[in-house]
Order: sequence, then C-alpha cells, then structure tokens
Amino acid sequence: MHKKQKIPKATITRLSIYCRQLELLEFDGYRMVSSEKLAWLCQVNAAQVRKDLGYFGEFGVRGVGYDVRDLQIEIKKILAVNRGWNMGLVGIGNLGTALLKHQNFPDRGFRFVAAFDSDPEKIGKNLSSGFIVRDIKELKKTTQELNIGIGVIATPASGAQEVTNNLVDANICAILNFSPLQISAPDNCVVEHIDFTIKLDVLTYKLKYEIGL
Amino acid sequence: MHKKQKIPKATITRLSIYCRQLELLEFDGYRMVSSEKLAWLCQVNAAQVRKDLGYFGEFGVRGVGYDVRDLQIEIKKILAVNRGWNMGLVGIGNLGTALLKHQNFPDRGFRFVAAFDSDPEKIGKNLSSGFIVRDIKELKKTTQELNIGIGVIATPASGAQEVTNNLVDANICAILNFSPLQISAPDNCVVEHIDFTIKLDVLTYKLKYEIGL
DNA sequence: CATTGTGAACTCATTCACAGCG
DNA sequence: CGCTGTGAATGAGTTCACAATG
Repeated sequence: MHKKQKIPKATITRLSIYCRQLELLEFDGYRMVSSEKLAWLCQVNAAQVRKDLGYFGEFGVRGVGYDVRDLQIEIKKILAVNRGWNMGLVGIGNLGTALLKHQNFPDRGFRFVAAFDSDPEKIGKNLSSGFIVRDIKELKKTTQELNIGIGVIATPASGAQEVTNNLVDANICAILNFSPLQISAPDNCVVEHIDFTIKLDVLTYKLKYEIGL
Repeated sequence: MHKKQKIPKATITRLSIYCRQLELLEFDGYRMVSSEKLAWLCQVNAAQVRKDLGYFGEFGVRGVGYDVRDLQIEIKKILAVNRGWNMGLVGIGNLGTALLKHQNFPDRGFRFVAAFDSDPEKIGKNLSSGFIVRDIKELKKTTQELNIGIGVIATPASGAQEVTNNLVDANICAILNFSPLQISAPDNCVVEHIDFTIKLDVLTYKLKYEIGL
C-alpha cells in the first residue's frame, strides 16, 4: 500500500470524486463496477482510474472489476475520511453562518464544533444553527478542549492572514480558506483554498475564448 | 495578442491571482512591479509569471518591469472581467442566501439580478437581500429580460442536473456549480465546479501523508 | 544593466497498449 | 475471456538559462 512514489495532486481530487460516485452506485444497488464504467461516470479515462488506484494498492479483481463497497472503504482510508473530523469556523458573516448550517459537511463526517469571531458585537451571540459565537482569543483553549483538527476561514480578505496566524498558534495544521487572499502558513500546516471569484474569472475567460461570446 | 497556442488552464487561474495582487499593489501605491516580486507575492516562479503573460502579449518593459495599473487592465481584458456580468442564482437554501449577500461578487463586477427556486414554499418570498424568489419556470423569460449571462447552482446534488438542463434551455452558457454533483452540460456551455467536500478530502489526505498525522 | 521574453530542457501527468491473472 | 495493473509512450506544464532590449 502507498508505495513511495510521487502521487499527482489531481489523483487525490479524483479519488474523492470516485468515492462520491461509488456511494451513488451502492445506493443504486450495484455490487461491482469496472474501471471503464466508473471512469465514464466521473468523466475521466479508464486507465486514469486504474493508475490512480494503482498508486495505493491492488483493489480490483481481473476480469471482474472492483467491489463497489470495498473500494469505497479503501478510498476513504486513503483520504483519511474513514473517521470524523472536528472543525472550527472563524468569521461569522453571511458565508460563515451558511457554512455552519451546510448539511454536506456533517453528512461526510466533517462537523463544526465551534464558531469564532473577533467582533465584540458578535461574540456571545446565539446563532440559529445552535452555536454560540466565541471570542477568537479562546481559539487555542477551545481547540484543545474540543479537539479541533481543521480550521475554516470565512472572514473577509483583510482579516485572513491574522486568523491564519491564530490558527497556527492554536496548533491547527489544516486550514480551509474561503477568503480571497493567498494566505501563507508554515510547512507543517496544509491549506486548501476555495476562491469563488477566481472560478468566475475562469468562467468568463472560457466564455470569451471557448464559446466565443 | 492571444497567439494561437494551447494555454494551460492553470495559467488562467494564475492570471486571476495576479490581477488580485496587482490591485493590492496599486492600493499600496506601487506604480511598477517586477515579475520576481509579483511571483513572490503569488507564491509562484518568476518565469511562470512571464510565461503566463507571454501567451497574451508583451506587457512589460525590459530592465524595468510591469506597470501595475496597465497590467491589471490588460489581465482584466483577457479574463473578460473589464465589464459587468449579470448572474442568476438557483437554489435558495442556506448557501444560496449567503451568496446573494456575498460582497465579493458585486465588488468584482458580478451582480446577482435574480433568484430562483422550485419549492412553492419559497417562491414569492422576499429575501433580506432584497430579492424576490422567482419560480424556476420563469428562468428562460427572466434570463432574456435581465440579460443573465451566468447561472449559479446552489441546490443539493439531487436537483443539480435538472437545474443545469433548465439553465441550458434558457440559453445560459456559463454555469458556476456549488453542488457536489458532476453535472454534464453540452459543449457550448462552460462549467466551473466548486466542491467544498472534495477540498476537505484533499486536506485530510495531506494531513495524513504530508504532515504525518 | 536590470529585467523581460522565450526556446530548450526538464519535470510532472495522462493515455496507450498489452502482459498478467482470476 | 475480460478486466486489472503497469511499463512505455506521449503530452502538458513548469523551470532554466540566456539572448534581446529599453
């Protein structure tokens, strides 16, 4: 398992997509699936599916395919989502409030367990999602108490770097950043960035050059 | 300008990031910037910056660098964001409601002009963002009336493909998809996908294999 | 003479093609 | 026999290194 070999970043993204499709296949009653079929569902090449899986082991049966349920479990192990994760949200604006209520997170094992802000107006407030807004100063303490593994930044760009520093200081080493700022974090901290307007820029570029509008 | 040559998708994403940094530089009073400095700010290689720009023209002055303001304008032209865009939102849940209020969109020229849902409970409702929820059946008519260029999907996975079909039927050929489903659209329609839980899966994978937790 | 613009070298990622195997 | 697993071939994207130049 997990031979020491460089694994493309895109492979990880695809594993997540395969996993989602396998759940749907299982729900639809399928027991086995071929790389060809899974590839088609995920809009990729069949060899790609096999190669992606090949980085981590041999999960298929030649002449037959992959067991829908088993493969799902294996991928979840690889992605480290065969367990729950506690998350802390920083930034209780429109987006933050919506994320706290977002059902996809708990459905996939990612639970918010605390919400933070630095605005005195907001601290102490009871949110309709059931959370009480905590002072960002309590981040370190709360992180330990509630075993927070992932920090989610939903502040405006202006506050994002300071929040990052706070998260790092609280020993959180995984950050999901919704702010439109390229935050910088030390090497022992991993960051993923979700930037809505970059995607919109890409979309309008494509409109212009691919569609010709 | 725009020599016929294959342009990496990642180049477009980076152009958007450069543009954002150039705005910050301008705000801080800078007139010129070198590829080296811009690269450092965007956490990429300096040759990368020059090559990315090189696909579209010669925007710099040798020995000096790039004019912060002019380069910004050129990139905005390339990305087709030197104009405003009207967007229609479909799916008035927690996320949709937050997107309508999200300040980053209008700040960058992307304006929501209508909000749709198929739930009779929601249709007709006045949202605090000032929008009235329209029936999804009015999508085509409203798209023409309000000149909607971009459709944003904020429904659960279950409704996403049908909404996509509706958008395509309404002649919208750019879709930003927030649902966790791989939607399929015809070739004359461009799609960008923002999937929160894929990013979380990547994050936990990295935690496990890069940080060793 | 500092910095751009760019062919060439290199690295990374995908796809092909078929041997290996249940 | 059919489908996986994988080395080899191809293709894409990044970085190097330096000639071109304001």
